[in-house]
Amino acid sequence: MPNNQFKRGELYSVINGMASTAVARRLQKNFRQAGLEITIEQWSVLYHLWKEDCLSQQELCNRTFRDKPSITRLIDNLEKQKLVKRTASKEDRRINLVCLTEAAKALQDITIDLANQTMSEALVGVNKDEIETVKSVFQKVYDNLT
Amino acid sequence: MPNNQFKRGELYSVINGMASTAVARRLQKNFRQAGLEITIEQWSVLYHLWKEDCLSQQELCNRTFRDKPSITRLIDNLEKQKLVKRTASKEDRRINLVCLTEAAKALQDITIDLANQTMSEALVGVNKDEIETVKSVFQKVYDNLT
DNA sequence: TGAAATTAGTTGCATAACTAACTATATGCC
DNA sequence: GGCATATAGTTAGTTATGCAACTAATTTCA
Repeated sequence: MPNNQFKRGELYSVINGMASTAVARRLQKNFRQAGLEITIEQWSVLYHLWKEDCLSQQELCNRTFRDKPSITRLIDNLEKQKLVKRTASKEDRRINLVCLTEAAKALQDITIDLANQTMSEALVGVNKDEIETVKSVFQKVYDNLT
Repeated sequence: MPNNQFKRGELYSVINGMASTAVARRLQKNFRQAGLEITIEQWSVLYHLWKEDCLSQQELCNRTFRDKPSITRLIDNLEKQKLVKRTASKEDRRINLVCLTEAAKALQDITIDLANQTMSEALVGVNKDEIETVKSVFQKVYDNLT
């Protein structure tokens, strides 16, 4: 097997493994230490709703890169915690609009601050150009595979 | 909130989300299409055993960036499929050495080929320098957080 | 108009993740 | 030697993921 091919295989564990896991774990830990009872997956849904409220579940699938059953269950759990509410769309009765509650709106600033702090910790020694390269590579990877 | 800080928060979804998910999903799909019944998580354990056989569970934790309960259950499932076997270490009876079976050895070439193909698809339009940057950023992120 | 195809969302089943609490063995140290 | 501490691994409980199969509403088009 040619050497440069093997190196590509190795890249799998880099792209898929340690960094994303480490960041997610740290952010989750920071939420917990701040007394916030939400998971990072739930937070990623709230994050998109803070940017634009009352999205359909399908739209949340697109924006969070999750499949429909995952979103169904994340919304189930967020609804149990009274952070979002499903409302049937009047135009298309197949659609559930997922809207934030006041309780969820109160979480926005504190959790985004924690996310910013976490990313600052994570990115010590990484410069802007490198960050741009990572983003562009990941966008290319995503586009190549979907 | 200053603009550049907010952008760092956004990076979370880039580092954690779409690319790693897309690569993992594609590799899993390629395994399935080739009639291979293993998950990518199981494969990532086998991958390290192909590099060095008969590692302790703790050593597999370190190398795969997983915690102990995760490795316990991955090994449980790999053992059910008769791909690895636990053997108590003679030097330290707390330690389980996890060793490959012949069946697992037979999977090495085909699955590493599939991983290489998948990464080649994923990395179309990405050059070597960019790959090196991603690897170095991820190593820095991991080191910063652990 | 009405049957076929598409779209939105849910449910069941298997695997995997994290935390916390647990058992068993080994090591350190007085 | 013997008790405290550390290390290796397991178990229980909750959440999340992927796939396949499902229901319900909407759109397409003959």
